[in-house]
Amino acid sequence: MPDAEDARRYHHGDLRRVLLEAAVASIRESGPAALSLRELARRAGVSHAAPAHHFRDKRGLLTAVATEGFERLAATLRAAYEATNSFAEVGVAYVRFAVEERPFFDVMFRPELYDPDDPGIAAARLASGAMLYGPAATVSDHPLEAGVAAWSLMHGLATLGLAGNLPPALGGDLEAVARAVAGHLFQAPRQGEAVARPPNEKNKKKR
Amino acid sequence: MPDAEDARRYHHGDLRRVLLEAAVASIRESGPAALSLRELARRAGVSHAAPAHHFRDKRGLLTAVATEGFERLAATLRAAYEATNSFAEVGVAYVRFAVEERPFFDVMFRPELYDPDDPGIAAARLASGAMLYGPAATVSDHPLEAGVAAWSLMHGLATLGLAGNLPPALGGDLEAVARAVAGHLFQAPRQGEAVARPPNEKNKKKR
DNA sequence: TGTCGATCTATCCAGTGCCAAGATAGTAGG
DNA sequence: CCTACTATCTTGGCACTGGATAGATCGACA
Repeated sequence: MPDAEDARRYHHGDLRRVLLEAAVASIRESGPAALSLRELARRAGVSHAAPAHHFRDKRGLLTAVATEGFERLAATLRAAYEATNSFAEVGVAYVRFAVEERPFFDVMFRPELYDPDDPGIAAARLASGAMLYGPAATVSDHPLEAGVAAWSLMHGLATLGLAGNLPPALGGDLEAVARAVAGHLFQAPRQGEAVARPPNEKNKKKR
Repeated sequence: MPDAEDARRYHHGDLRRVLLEAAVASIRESGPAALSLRELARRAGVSHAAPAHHFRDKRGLLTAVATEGFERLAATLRAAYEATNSFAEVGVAYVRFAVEERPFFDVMFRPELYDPDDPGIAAARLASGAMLYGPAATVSDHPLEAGVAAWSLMHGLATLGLAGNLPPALGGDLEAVARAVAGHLFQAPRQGEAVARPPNEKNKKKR
């Protein structure tokens, strides 16, 4: 009995997969707003109406992208927590995900781009949520609030950084900044040294 | 002073202002992606090519929106700091701005929508930045890092909240959540015993 | 009064998403 | 084998968009 995915290859091969990958590539290059179904079809060498058969419409395509994104994020966070057992490192992994898997990240948190009520998305989303709020219980007796705080911090850092809104003095390594900034949560940094700084940071402000 | 009936005159009078306000209204209703120059022109009762004369193109219009947004944000933050002298309250004001002036907020931090190198924007942006990093010096001896941390926290909270990504258990009052969450940065502010929680928060002792 | 620049209009073009109808290719059943 | 059947894909069309160009109109000023 043929695999469910394999059943998809009739004429083209695996159009659905190809389109998805092309979509991610296009988003990586020019963002979700510039995505064009017809352009994707051209890249894949099919007619402009072919994609509509696999994804109902543009929303459908982006819904698929977001779903895969949430699945990948959940896996990434889980792996980070299991490897380090550190709540802070989960946050760092979140930022790294945003940078490396930017096309997914750019779609996932803009529900107006896709269908947030899609059943597939709800599940994937929940899995991510669990990895965000679960470890929070280890650092605070208000896990919900602590989770939201940590999530907000890392999410804000990632979005500001990706959009180029952070001061250049921080250096380009978002992950390092994330690690430094994470130290400010739930405990005041020991004044003095304590917090890691970008290595080439030269301008000590002396304040 | 021009009468409302005069909107049909050949020379509209203050088309630029009218278009800007219509744009903000449209973004408030359906987001920046759905904004249509032609729709704006229709609302203003002019031809679809008229807007191009005041704003070069769509980017130009959104650049103007972002500029006004940064100016408003700077004023808001400054007012908050002067009124309370509290770094945390600046953060709360940031979140309130995001909620109340959402159309601006939705454009300001998406540089791909406008022209980030516009000279007008650079100035307005700088003014906002000063209000973000200045007060940070009062709570940490690493003002840049502290500023980024606080900014990230509040920005993340605002974007997650606006996009509907926060757990419903927090209640709908983003400003209250902001105040609660701010307590997790740099130690809780001295005035608070414990962290302020949304007033109707019922689930005490959940675990 | 006549000129001139700023403002607005009338057309046109390329591109988009989506829809409907038809063509094609694999699969299953007689 | 050959005929339905269905998923896949193509063709063509519609309404809309942003942008460019050329012309019309207005207001101000010499």
